[in-house]
Amino acid sequence: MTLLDPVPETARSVGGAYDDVAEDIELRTPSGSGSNRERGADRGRSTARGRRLPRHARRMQLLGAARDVFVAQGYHAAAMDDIAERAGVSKPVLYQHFPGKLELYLALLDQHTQELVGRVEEALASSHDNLRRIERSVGAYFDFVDDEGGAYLLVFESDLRSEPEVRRRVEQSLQACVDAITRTIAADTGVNEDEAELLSVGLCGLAEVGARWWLGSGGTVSKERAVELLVSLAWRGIAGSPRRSVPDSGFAR
Amino acid sequence: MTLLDPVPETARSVGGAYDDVAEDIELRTPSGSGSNRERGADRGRSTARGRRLPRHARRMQLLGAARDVFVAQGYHAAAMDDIAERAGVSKPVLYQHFPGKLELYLALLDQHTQELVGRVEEALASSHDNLRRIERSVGAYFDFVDDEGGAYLLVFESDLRSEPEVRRRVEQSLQACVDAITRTIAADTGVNEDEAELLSVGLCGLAEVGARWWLGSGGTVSKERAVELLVSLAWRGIAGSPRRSVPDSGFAR
DNA sequence: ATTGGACACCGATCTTTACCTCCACGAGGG
DNA sequence: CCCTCGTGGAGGTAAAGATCGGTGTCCAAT
Repeated sequence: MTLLDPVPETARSVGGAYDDVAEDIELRTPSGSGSNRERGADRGRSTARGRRLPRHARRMQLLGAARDVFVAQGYHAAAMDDIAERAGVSKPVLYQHFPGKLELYLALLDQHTQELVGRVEEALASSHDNLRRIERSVGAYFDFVDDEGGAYLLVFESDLRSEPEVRRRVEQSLQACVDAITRTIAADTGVNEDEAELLSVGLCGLAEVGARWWLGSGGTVSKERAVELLVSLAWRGIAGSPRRSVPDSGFAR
Repeated sequence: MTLLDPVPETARSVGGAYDDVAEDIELRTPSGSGSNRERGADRGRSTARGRRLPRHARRMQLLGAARDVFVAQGYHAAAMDDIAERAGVSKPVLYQHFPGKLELYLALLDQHTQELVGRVEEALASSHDNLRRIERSVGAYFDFVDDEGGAYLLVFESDLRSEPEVRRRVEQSLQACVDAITRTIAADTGVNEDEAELLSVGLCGLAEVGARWWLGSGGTVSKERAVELLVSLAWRGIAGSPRRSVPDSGFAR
């Protein structure tokens, strides 16, 4: 039950630093425990598994492996054995870097919520034109979702929302996006603070669900066109959508 | 770790039928296993637990208890013991009605996805005026989320999306809402099928995330006002939102 | 160059938790 | 009055999170 691509690991796995150190690791055959253990003989050839890594490099590599496994299987279905195996290390190593499964997950979650919020804030800061800002913000959601690794699943579809710390982080990431939009976009609408915030929430919801749906719809619509359509909806509304000529009377108000 | 309201059970728990049969059940003390077991003595007084119920009634009652526990704790944290205890029966009874935990969860999930889809379809069929339809559809999401019992969590925040059957049902419920809106609302916009669908997705996302956010925001905005604002966004767009008078020039395009 | 020490790693195991069934007991029909 | 069916508590089992003693390797100082 691998369920994962062979082992990307060549690509920048998580942070970008120290990543090149951990190439050419190799997964052992999953069932090869106890039967064909190499003893003495080709020990010292290091089986490509016993590569010693500096602490930080190992940590980064573990985070990458954990991301792959958590994304592919979800928190609960992912076993620490799977992550260790994916990383090409044994379980104790994992526990030398993270106190437990939850902490590992939280570290990962923090990474990716920050990435989303960062993208949105960047999009909002990239222009003074509000339509442009909307376009770029929705685009940020799409890019986030479309990013290699599928880490968006950790933020948008995390199981483990029963865990308060996870829930807090997920909700906080939405709230951060909402606040950013509220501050920069809705500042000049005539509604009060709470109501401007609600509009921003609507926008985030539109972007999030739209992006996820687009990703799962298998490329029948290009990303650019999808963003354009959603932005059109957000900007001009349904009433402003282009109507096809309706011969049989105005029924659409 | 009860984490649940004492035992609602008086309110219509799931289907409405047979529910009055199963009142006055009582939760046993959670840690009272093995210590203070009543033996022989007051047996026969039936402890209010041994109430025999017709099969269908029992099933409904079990579903109600399962809903409470799954909503309060999530799928993984919920134990079958908890559900049985909540329902005031023993575990074998549970397994006589459902083959396993998963099937129980799926039955519950089906109930509530159908409820959401039904509400939306009803909203769309309740008028011929498209603005009204939007209003009622967004309202349907809010009502669904605001409904007693918090069953929306099963649909919108289910852990266990790693289970294919669960994922399928959740995605299908969104898709059903999208299709319904696509058919009735977006039929007269000039975009093609796929693109109209994407607009509907945006609308669903706006409604879903908006409703969930509103629910968690603690009533700073009334439900009606929240719906009104989101509908305003969906119908007229951001550009159509009421502007406050901006003396310092048109910066907002 | 050698050697000592510290660090990193591994196989194997322990334990807990929670899903899912087996032996005794009490209420409704012939 | 007797039989059957449903109920109750105790247990088996399997998986997965967390850990221990032993081993190999890298670095630096003499």
